[in-house]
Amino acid sequence: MSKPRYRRRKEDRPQEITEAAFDAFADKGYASTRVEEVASRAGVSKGLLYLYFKTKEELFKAVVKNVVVRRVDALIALVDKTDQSSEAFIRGPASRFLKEVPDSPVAVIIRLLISEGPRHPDLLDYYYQNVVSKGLAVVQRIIRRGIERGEFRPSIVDELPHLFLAPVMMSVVWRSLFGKRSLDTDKLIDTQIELLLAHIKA
Amino acid sequence: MSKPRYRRRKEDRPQEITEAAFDAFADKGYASTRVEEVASRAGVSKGLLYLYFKTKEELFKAVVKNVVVRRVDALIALVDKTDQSSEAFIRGPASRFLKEVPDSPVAVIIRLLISEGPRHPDLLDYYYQNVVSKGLAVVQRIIRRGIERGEFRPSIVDELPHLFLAPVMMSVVWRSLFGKRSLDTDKLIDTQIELLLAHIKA
DNA sequence: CTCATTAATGACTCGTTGGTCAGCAATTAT
DNA sequence: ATAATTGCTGACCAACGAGTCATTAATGAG
Repeated sequence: MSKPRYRRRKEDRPQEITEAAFDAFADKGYASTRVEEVASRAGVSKGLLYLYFKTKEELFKAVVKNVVVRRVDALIALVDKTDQSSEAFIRGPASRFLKEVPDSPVAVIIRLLISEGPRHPDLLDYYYQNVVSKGLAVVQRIIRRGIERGEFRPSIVDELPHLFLAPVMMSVVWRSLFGKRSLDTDKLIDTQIELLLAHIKA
Repeated sequence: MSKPRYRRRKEDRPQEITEAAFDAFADKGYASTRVEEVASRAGVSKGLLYLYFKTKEELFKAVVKNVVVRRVDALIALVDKTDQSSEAFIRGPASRFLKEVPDSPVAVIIRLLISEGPRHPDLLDYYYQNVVSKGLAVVQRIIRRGIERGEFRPSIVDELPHLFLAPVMMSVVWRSLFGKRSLDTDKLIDTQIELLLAHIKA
């Protein structure tokens, strides 16, 4: 009547390992995280981990791909579903979404990409295709819709959707370096949005 | 008449090693750079390097401290010396200064700090004290001078000098990830400056 | 129950790298 | 010249961590 020392759970392992890896990478960064550490957090042996992921690098890629895709797609869905005015949408759901980023898993991924990206060009390509360009496109789309509806006037801003993301980026970096001290990231993002709206409103 | 195999140059070594380390870290990041590699780039043996720097970590700190201090002080000096109007100064020297950052050594340091900073809290403190807070203060100073002179009106912007730095930050990160593709960083920074000026002009 | 299958373990290897040190050779002093 | 000093070298070591594999035991089939 001894308890089994482990359960066979082929289906769940990859996801669990991926999540453990995310946590570990978030704490220590990619290079400084030992595979053993990931395995231990996932409650499995190192050997098993290597059954599901051929190398540490592949694990890294799996983590990145795993976390981000949902989020962007969520925002896109949001945009398509809404019937608010563009301005209301930007001030409401879009603003909330952006303000969440610095505390979300996305922030961790961004940090990981900055650190390790240059050594993983194919990963950067993937990320650019599936996250960055989609993200920029969706911002642009909101603005253009506003223009078509006569809410906004054409301006340089709709060629530079990056302007909406800059304070978010800054917040992510700031938080990762200095924690919450001396920068109210919500205020930064809000102010930038107000600035941009003031500039593009018809 | 054999050439000496090496020259004794106690004075110059630290600087040379520090510069070699900067280059190496810029290429490979901190964790992935071997001490041997740094020594080789500096044209010395690994043993010598350890004569001047007790550990790899200390070398890292020396690099960071070495590069950045000059720059910020340069900007501060610039501000104090000028007799231009605040607006002209922002559009001119300040703008040029900001646009240089993404291609400058500072960008490298920022990337290094994002990657390794969380494991070097004392370094982050140093950096915050000597670079970040000084940088923010100098931006704020320009704005306040403008207000005193009646060029600008008081606004939220002078509590958030970060707004001037956000597009710079974004450019640094973007460049380090995606190179020059699909983002004109000069334009991004210029546009943000115009936006801010339009908002604060009296 | 018994056997075949395979998920899972954990001890092992081996390349890598931060850090050391005994000795050497470039200077400087005498 | 010769000796004393010390900047510098390069071989070395110990730790560490990625990746392997022979073995074990949970599970499902007959």
